[in-house]
Amino acid sequence: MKQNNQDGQNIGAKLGLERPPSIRDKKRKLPTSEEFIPHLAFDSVIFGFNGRQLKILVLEYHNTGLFALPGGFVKREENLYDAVQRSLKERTGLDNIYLEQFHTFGNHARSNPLFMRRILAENDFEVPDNYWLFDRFISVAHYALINYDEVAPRADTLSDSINWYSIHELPTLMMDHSEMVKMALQTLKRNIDKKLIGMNLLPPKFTMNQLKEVYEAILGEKLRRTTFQRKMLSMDILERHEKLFQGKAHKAPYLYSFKKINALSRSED
Amino acid sequence: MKQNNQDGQNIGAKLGLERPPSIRDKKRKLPTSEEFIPHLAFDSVIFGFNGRQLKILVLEYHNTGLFALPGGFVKREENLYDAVQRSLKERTGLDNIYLEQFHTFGNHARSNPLFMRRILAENDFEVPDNYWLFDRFISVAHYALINYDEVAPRADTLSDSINWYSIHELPTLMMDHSEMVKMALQTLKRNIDKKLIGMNLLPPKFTMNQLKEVYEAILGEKLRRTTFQRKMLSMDILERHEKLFQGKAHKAPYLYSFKKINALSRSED
DNA sequence: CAATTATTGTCTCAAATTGTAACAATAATA
DNA sequence: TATTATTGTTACAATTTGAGACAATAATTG
Repeated sequence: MKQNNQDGQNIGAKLGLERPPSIRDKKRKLPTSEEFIPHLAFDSVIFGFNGRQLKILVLEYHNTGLFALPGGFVKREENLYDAVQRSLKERTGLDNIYLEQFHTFGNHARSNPLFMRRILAENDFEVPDNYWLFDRFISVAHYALINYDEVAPRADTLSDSINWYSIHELPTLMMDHSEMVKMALQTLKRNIDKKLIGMNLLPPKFTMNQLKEVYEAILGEKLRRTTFQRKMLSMDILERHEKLFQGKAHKAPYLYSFKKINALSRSED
Repeated sequence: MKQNNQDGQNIGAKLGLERPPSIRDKKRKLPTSEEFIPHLAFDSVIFGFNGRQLKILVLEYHNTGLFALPGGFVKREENLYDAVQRSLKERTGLDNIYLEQFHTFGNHARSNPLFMRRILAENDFEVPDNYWLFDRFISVAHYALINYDEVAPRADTLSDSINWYSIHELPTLMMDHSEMVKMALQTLKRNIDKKLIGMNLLPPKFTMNQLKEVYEAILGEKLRRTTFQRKMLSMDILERHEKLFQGKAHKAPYLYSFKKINALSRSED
């Protein structure tokens, strides 16, 4: 696992720019403070489950060795929630991602213009000394749950890569992003029984064992098979479908799906 | 209970100004966008328990019939958490209030400059047409828990009054402040077993029955006396003190306090 | 094609937790 | 001194959860 222990600032994803034909093209344009609300950012902890481990998407910035969460800025007339969805679509290609805000990071000390300057410099951007991204920012942190198999993550202008990392093998993230991941996980654990989290991390049909493995990955502990099954079935949220024949020398498990709940819409705020 | 159903915008508390000698003094100065971070506000749902009901502090703005939550703005170099504490001290006189952020309201539609203009006009303020408080604001909503008996709430420049209202008899609050109260209560309910909420709403020593009444007020339902007592005692968080002789013709209850937990500090973010 | 293997779904019983009521203790009053 | 209202605790029932047993069953093996 790659590691780094330097500091910097999450830019590429926040700019909301797509990767240009040439990474060295100096004509790319930066966002302006007229388009975006100053001092306000968001960051996303995007969770996926690969069948065994809980993973999150992490960006690596070009030439800096800096790792960061995907994030972005809110347009002047855009809802916060819509801004995060827009950014998630840019990184994952997916619409209508399950999304929940969990904390707003508002310490003054979290902002440091030196990191931002370095990233822009390494990417050959030239900006005025009072460029708005050098100001203090507060960040509304969100977590998102997506189906690992459906996604082809895309890096942004300033990033060399965007990749899945196991939550137990993360590189050192810059600024307060490690704390964000920690708090996102805590929130996920607290919500696991209330919010049908499995629904968003699994394909539409899944076995009881797959569901149990999602719970185990989030809670970080083994669960008892029989107790888990009894509990899930008694909640009356699952629909049983045909069996899944895996070609294994034993009884085939049933496939389940989550029942459609009435109006699970996200109007937001 | 006074009611109103108009809209407006929370200003007085946000200005962080103290009530001047004359409410009609036209020389009061307004905050500038140089001092505060633009587009960023906070609002506080301040809970107290009067022995029977859960109550919150609500401001009424001068000459407008508008009711709002206390709120404010963050100074350029101030931590978000410190800004909220500063505002809480101005309204309650108390330091070091138990405080928790629960949601950031970021919809574009929540901001409407007309309400702000009206409140300033009714208070005889004259400001330029592009005054920064007419811009869009996002608000980081917090809830605070205080000891009802210790507080002498103080209104601000633009408010006629600040008063306790039972959560079941609230006036119509402007903007999205009713939604904030609703969400604060939901969060309080979810946290009641994890965060020792009673500690902050009661005096240092209290009877088991008082503690039970706090729980009942928050949860909105009656609890069984014996089960509640058994549960609280088994948690090993209470210290038993002398009896409280109330002069009533029956056995006197013990007084309890919460045990000191190691390092319950609030560094924040 | 019968025996074997590994896993699944369900059931049973034990253990722990919670619900409900009973009861003795007791502070003030009649 | 008896009465009243509430408290603290205990006892037992009901419910939930823990832990294991067991039959069912796909595929493989001999």
